[in-house]
Amino acid sequence: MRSSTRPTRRNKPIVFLFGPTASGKTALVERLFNKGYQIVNADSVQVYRYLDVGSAKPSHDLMRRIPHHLVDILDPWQQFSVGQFIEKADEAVERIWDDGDIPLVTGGTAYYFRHFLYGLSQAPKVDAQVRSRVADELRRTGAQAMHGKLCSVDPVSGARIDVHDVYRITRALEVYYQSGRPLSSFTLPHEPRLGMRPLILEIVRDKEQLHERIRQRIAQMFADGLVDEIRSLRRMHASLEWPGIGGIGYAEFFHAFDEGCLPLSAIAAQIERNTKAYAKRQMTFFRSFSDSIRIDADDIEGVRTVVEDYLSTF
RNA sequence: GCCGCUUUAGCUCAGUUGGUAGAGCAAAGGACUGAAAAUCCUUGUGUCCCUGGUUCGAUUCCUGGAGGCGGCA
Repeated sequence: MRSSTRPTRRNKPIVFLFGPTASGKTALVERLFNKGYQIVNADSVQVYRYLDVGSAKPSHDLMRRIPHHLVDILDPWQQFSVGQFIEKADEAVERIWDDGDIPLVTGGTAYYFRHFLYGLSQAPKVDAQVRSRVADELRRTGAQAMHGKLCSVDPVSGARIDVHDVYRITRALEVYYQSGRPLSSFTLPHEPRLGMRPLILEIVRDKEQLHERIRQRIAQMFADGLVDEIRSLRRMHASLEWPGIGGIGYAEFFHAFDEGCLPLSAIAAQIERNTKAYAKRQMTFFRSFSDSIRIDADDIEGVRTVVEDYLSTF
């Protein structure tokens, strides 16, 4: 087994850098982590090829100067998941240590951080057959009935998951059909995997400032050719069915096409709203990380000091 | 200038056969067990444009006025 031969991570430095969209992670990377570090991308959209402008992917220039892992590894119609993220991030991290560098895990997907650090539950992977069976059942009987069913086979999950949360009801039932066990019987680990001892940095910014940066970023995306990117995606027959197209900055366009096109200004306004709401969710999620160090986005020296202190413990 | 429509939550609009009002979006907070830029939960006092009248009581009916939109001139 691979995991048994893998060395413990207790004595290897690894830095997590989290911040909501547009908080300035990339700028920090350029300023502070440009030598001796390699980036492990923890952003669920930047893993996709062709989604460059709308996902605010790092520039080619930056990626040439600092090695990036888990960027452009999938086509936008391919499904990705936390499980795959952990697997690939583990490989990348090992390679980076082998190079004698320090891995810097950074991106906006808090869910990936959480599970990369603590690991997944033992719940099984669900195969395509089971998934389509559950999808069919949902279509036939509706969310209410599915929730009722969940309550009878897995009362704990049934109580925890709201009737309207189709996404989670589906997953919980899939696990039940796949394994014959309730999802809630698989417990979630709460200790860092493999004795990992990361430095977890969360960069913070006050809301006004963040919102202003979001506005600027979206204007910049349009200036950088977001519309052209959408056009070429349409030429590839992209649609909302593609996992990558669910991302903010893409989905809005494809919804607009379905509704017979909205003016660009309306689409831009939607992107702005959705981005702000997303940033808020990111911050809420990340607040639940107990051992993170929160530090002001502009406090470069503060970050430098924290990192040096951390590295000196190895 | 005349005629019609319109003015209700930050925005778009419901509604009250007269008993001071509610949706969506936004906003604020929260959740998060292999799709997570996803998915979901909680939170709604606002001179119901102003004025006068009718009425026990008007945002709702009537008078007058103001703003907006459309048509005719």
